[in-house]
Amino acid sequence: MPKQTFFNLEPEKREAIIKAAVEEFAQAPFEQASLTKIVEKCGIAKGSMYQYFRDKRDLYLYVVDLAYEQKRAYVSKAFAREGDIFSVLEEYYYQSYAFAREHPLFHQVTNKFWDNKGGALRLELEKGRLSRASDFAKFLDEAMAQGKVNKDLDPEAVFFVYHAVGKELIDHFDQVHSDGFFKRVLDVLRLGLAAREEQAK
Amino acid sequence: MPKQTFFNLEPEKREAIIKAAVEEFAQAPFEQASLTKIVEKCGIAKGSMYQYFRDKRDLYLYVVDLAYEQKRAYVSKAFAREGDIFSVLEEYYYQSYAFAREHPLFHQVTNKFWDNKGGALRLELEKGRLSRASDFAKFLDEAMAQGKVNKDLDPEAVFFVYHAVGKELIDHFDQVHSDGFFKRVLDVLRLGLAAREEQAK
DNA sequence: CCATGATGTGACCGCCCGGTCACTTCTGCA
DNA sequence: TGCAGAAGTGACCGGGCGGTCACATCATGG
Repeated sequence: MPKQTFFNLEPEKREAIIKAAVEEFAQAPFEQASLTKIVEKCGIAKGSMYQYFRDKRDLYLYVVDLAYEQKRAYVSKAFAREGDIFSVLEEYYYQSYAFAREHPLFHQVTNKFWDNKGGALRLELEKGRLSRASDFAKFLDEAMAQGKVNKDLDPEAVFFVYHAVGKELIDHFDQVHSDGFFKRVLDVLRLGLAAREEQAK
Repeated sequence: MPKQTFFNLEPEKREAIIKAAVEEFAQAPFEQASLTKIVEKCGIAKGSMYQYFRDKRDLYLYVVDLAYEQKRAYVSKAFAREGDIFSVLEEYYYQSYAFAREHPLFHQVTNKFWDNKGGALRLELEKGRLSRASDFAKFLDEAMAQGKVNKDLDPEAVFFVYHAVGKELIDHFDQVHSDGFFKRVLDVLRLGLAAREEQAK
């Protein structure tokens, strides 16, 4: 968390710092990002940065928080949506895409953040995953109870699959920008690979 | 590619170098891995390393090649297997798991390699992905023609999903070591989330 | 106007990095 | 045995890093 001094700054200076930091952490993962470059980019002395943040990690986590705050504003719309689990999931992926498109730097920050498997950030990461898992599990249980979802499936495996596919989609938003592709990917998950005897459409 | 000098070395020295390099590149991604630590670990002078390899990147790509060579020896068994596409896929995931279990350092090297989205390694990475995609596409087309696989699905989306799930499984082999879990994940992909009217078992 | 505490600064510290090169040591053949 | 070329070496280079600190500057209220 930033020190109080940071919040006492004139807004435009504060935002210049944020902008420079976001650009740097979007471009390189934590370990490779350069604090020196950040202070040069926003024109403050390096010592000043340490008036505002405890260290590089402190600044980084603050930026990551900002990014996830923005992202939450998008994806939370999905859960508010009326409809079955499939339309919620479609909306979830679509909102993730909208976030990536409208806040590309934040998007890259979040991407680089959960790529970071090693290092001291692992704990924060796992915490977020669990919270998302429980959100998803609620929807899934409900849909199973209603008979909309295959009861033979292992909920843990279902979450695993959706998490993996969502992650990969988000990872490749740059390349995969066809709206229809989301739907086709979701069709694969919904219908399954094995041919269906009933009319599936 | 290493220089000729490297292959002229006595085997035990050559393997000591390989061992040290594998350990280092298993522990950290390319940019964070330290050539200095490698030469210290295997007890040769830093200058000597430059008799064997052009630079750090040359050494790294050599190690990555070794790792993928080993991995191919495992996963290629899957395609040789008799049976439908689902049993081939199961075997593929299982062999990937066996590789990770029996060659954990190589496994970590490959993992860290295709995590590397930025940097100059991207081209090599994409090449590998395309070759795997075409292998998979062959099997998929065949299975669709035989009516074993849902004809309504987009083959590109199918590959995308399987690739994503495979990647995530491989990423988490450390945590997910239950044999049954593979099967349950494959069930999700095979059957799909939507409830089936026919008896699915 | 000055005193005081908060804020701003950039030269500097120690560390580690990939890579180089003048030099030594080894090896095998004439 | 001598000698040429291959192989081995480690001190050294320039550069970048995160972080520090003695000092300069500023804002405030007595």
